[in-house]
Amino acid sequence: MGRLPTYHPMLAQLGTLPPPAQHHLWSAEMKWDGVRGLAYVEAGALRLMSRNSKDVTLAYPELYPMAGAVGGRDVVLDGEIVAFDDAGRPSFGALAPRMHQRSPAKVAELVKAVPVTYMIFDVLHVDDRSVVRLPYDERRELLERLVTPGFRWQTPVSFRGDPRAALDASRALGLEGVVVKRRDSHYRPGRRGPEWTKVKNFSHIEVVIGGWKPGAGRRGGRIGSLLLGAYDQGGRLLYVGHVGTGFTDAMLEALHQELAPLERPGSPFGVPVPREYARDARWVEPRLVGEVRYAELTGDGRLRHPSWRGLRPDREPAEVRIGDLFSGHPAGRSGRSPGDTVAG
DNA sequence: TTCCGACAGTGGGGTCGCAAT
DNA sequence: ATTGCGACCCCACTATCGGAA
Repeated sequence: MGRLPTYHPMLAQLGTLPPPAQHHLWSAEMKWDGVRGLAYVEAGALRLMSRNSKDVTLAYPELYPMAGAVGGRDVVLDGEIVAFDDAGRPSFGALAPRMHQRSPAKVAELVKAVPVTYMIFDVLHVDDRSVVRLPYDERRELLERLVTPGFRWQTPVSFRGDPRAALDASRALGLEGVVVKRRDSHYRPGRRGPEWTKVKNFSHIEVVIGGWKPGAGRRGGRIGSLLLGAYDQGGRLLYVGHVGTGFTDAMLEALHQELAPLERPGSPFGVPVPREYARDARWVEPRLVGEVRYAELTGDGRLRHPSWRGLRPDREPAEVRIGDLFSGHPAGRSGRSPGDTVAG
C-alpha cells in the first residue's frame, strides 16, 4: 500500500451555539486547549505533524505506542495534544515548554514531569482510502472502531442532543468551551468554516488604560495596543497585559483623541512594566476605564487572548480592582452576556 | 443588489534557538 | 552574559475583495 497523503487540519470558526430547532443536526465535543496534531501511522510507526505541517514527532515520545493501537492499519488521525495540570484541567502553559523541544534528554525530563494525552477526534485516512468525504457521523463511528484507547490517548465523547448542556459542562469543568460540528459535514482539509464552530467560555473584566504603544503598518501613527492595569489592595496599579485587537478604525481614532490630553512623562503603574513593553510606551494618566474580553489568565496574571470591547465611561478607575480577576468571578458568572454563547 | 468566505494584516501571551551586542 | 529577533505555537479581530446567493 502506498505512502499516506499529506493532510492539513480543518479549522473551527468562532461563533455561537446553533438554535434549538437545529440541535439534532449537530454534535458537540469538548474543546481541548493544547496543540493540534495530525497523527500518521504507517507501517507500525507514528509521525506527528503540527498545524503548519512541521514534524513534531520527537517532542512527544509517550505517544509512540499509539501506532500499535489502530489494528495494524495505516491511518491518519486528527486530534489535540493536551497537557493536564494538577487539577486535571488542560493547561496550555504546561504544554508550552514541550512544543519547541527536540532534544531527547530534555524531552525525556518533560515527559516525566508533565506527560501529554492525545485527544483524537477525527479520522482522515484508512489504508488506501481517504475518508474525508464521509459525513462526520460515519467518521466518528469509524474512529471509535479503529482506535483502542490507551493510557496516553483516547477518543473523547461526542455529545448528541442539546449542545447547551455540553457547554455548561465545559464551563463547570473549567474547559475552554466546546466545538459543535455538523453531523452531515465532510472534513474539509485546511479550511475554516461554520460546519465546525467553536463556542468559548469567555470572561470579561474592566481595566484601566495606563498607556499605549504606537502601531505599525496600517496602524502606523496610531494606537497599536493599550497597556492595561488594575489596582491591588494597596492602591498600586498593576500591569495585567496589552490589548491590540477588537478596535475599529473609528474606535482607534476616538481613543487617540481621548488619550492625547492625558499623556504624562512616566509610567502610572505601581510596579515596573516589563522592559520590552515599557520601551516605546506612551504613558497616560490612569483615568479611562474600558472593558476587555479574554479567554483566561496566564500564570503571570496576564490576559490571554484579550480583545477590546469598549470604553466604560460609567466606571471610576479606582473601582477597577485586581482582586476581581482572581476571586469573586467564578467561571460562569464572570460577565458573560447571552450573545457570547447563544445564537441570536 | 446584498451577503459570505477567504485572505491579508494588525494586534496579544508564550517558548526556544541563534546572532548580534 | 545579555539582548533582540525570528520561527513556531496558541489566538481575536478588522478591512477588503470577489464570487455566491
